[in-house]
Amino acid sequence: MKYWLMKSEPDDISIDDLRDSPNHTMAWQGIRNYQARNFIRDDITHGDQVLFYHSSCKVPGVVGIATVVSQPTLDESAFDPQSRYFDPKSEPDKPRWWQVDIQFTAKLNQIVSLQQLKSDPALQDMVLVTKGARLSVQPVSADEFAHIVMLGQ
DNA sequence: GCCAACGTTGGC
DNA sequence: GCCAACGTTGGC
Repeated sequence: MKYWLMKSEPDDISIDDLRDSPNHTMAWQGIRNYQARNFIRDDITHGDQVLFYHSSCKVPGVVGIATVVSQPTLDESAFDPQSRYFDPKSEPDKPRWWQVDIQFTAKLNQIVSLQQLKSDPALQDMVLVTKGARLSVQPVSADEFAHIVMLGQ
């Protein structure tokens, strides 16, 4: 099993939105970054665990846990001119973008803020706290995952 | 809202 | 294939 961190702007899609979705499940669409796409297409599998991260908000940080509940599939929103995620360069016979379904697992009792993540010696190797850190889908180690869940209790 | 850091595009 | 211009991300 692998572990991931996925970012979302809570004004757009929050952990509560995920929890309140049918079957507590959402198609994670709209990834439009190649590195993140590669993780989704090539590495994520059904059953992987996800740290749900709120970005671009008052207190950015990890707020919950989700589970990957599908294999990677084509992101059809890229083909839909009505969609906000429409990408005219992704054509059905030459698809560019991929998605998975994720299901709400739990909210952390308390947010593990970016500030906390940055200052924790156990988490200095996290992708999130290194370099640009702009990846919206990024790998997390089993130790990092367990540590963050512990901090959120 | 600012802006640094990063990614993408497209002319050459 | 280089790189300048532009767009986006996301913390602050």
